[in-house]
Amino acid sequence: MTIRTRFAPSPTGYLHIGGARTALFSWAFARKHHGIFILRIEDTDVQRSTPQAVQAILDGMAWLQLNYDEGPHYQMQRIGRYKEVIQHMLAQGLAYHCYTSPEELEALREAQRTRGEKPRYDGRWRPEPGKVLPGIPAGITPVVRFKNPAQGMVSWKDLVKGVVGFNNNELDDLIIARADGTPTYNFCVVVDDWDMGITHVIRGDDHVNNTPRQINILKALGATVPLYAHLSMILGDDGQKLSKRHGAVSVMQYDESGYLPEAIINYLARLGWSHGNEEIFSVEQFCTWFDLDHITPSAAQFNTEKLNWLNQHYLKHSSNERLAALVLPRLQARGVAVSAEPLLESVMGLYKERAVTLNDLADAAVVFYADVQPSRELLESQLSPEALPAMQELAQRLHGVAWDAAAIGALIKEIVGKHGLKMPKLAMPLRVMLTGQTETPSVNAVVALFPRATVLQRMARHLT
RNA sequence: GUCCCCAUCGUCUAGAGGCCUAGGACACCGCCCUUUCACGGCGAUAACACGAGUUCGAAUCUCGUUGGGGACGCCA
Repeated sequence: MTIRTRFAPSPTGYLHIGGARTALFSWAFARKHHGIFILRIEDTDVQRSTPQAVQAILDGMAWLQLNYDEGPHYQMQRIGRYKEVIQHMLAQGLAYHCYTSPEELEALREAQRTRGEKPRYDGRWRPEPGKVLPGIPAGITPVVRFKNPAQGMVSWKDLVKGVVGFNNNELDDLIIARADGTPTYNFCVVVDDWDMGITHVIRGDDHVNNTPRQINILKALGATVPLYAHLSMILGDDGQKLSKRHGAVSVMQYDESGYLPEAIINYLARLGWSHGNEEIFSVEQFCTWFDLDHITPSAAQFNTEKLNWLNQHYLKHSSNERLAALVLPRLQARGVAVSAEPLLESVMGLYKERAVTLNDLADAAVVFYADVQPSRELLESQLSPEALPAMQELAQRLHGVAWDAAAIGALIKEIVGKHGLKMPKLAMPLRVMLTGQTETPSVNAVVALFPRATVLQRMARHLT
């Protein structure tokens, strides 16, 4: 049997980190088993769904390269099918009309809450043998409710949490079609998972309570019940629930912040799932290793430090060409025009070992393409009077030296020795004159990266 | 309130009764390397929530307690 999984976001916002992990796990599971991964947009909440949000989700998945084999399916385009099933259920006595108004419902719930009970529909319109239903009130269009089994229990073997069971008497008759005729979430999911032949529903923890209801509807319809795997939630860096204020940012925010998609994938893969002691692995590796057995049932806290470590690792192992291509637009966004000299690739090569994000790389590259002037205080603090003659000699002799890091390094060493100075005495002020910074790669490599004329010019203006 | 779920170092986790005086990774701390800052190398600190039980033996199984989370919509 072909494994079929799906990712079913509602387009009411961007693709956040938790959704991305759910998508990743569903995707990886399908890939692992050479199955089919389906994208389904659950847009039945017309009020809150937007085309922009759909696009944001598509963008996020594209960035992470979570490609889908089918879809995107849009639930709003399947309304006809849902209505057909609802009619069928009404005809079969699996569902019924309910004329209770929203106000009455609210009053009912309020009363139940004050009595310390679980708020739920009391079944007043539920038809039972021998039961006399209330008279149909005028001016009220009814909703359709599913006739949930009154006795027994529903349980399933959750692939992450183990056996989970609910007593049917805990479940009330949920609304499957609103007064305006549009179907509701729990019902659409059921019809879709059924129609699309979903074998494994991999989704967030917050759906555990929906699962027994969905199983009951599936059973009433005579459909095969899929297997369920409920992923626990991801907490913010501070251990709090992800929200707009901390961490629930769009995955595209990580792109903007300079993270590589493979770092995000690797990090997310490792959050709530493990393969022994493996920490760093490729997407391909992940797809062959991934299984549902090693998913942690408990919630996981997001840790930016570890993400940073992974991103740094992937940066270090990226080609200079790729990094240059990714950094170029970031430099342009900073208003920096990248010239041919030095080659951006070369700058990447020198700096990629020490950068955490692409933005760090862009920041580092700026000094090679835009003029920088160290503050007077900074330069004075680094350039001591006894180093001045050495610096002047260096400026002179830089005219004739072979322009590579080794030759420049040798020259600096020679001058330092000749003047009886310690290396930092010359290296530090030189750094500052060229880059305006005290923290750079080896100074000879930095010098060699600049065009000779730029070095001479930046030194000269401080040595007159 | 009711129902459901969860519980190993600060964090992510390994662990499916003896391999555990609990392993790895990030972070932190120390040392080495060093031309600054990084990188890298080496090392240290650090955890089975608590209480009963089952068993020759429990981080692993059972029950309870405590703590945390989720769900209770004509939202998804």
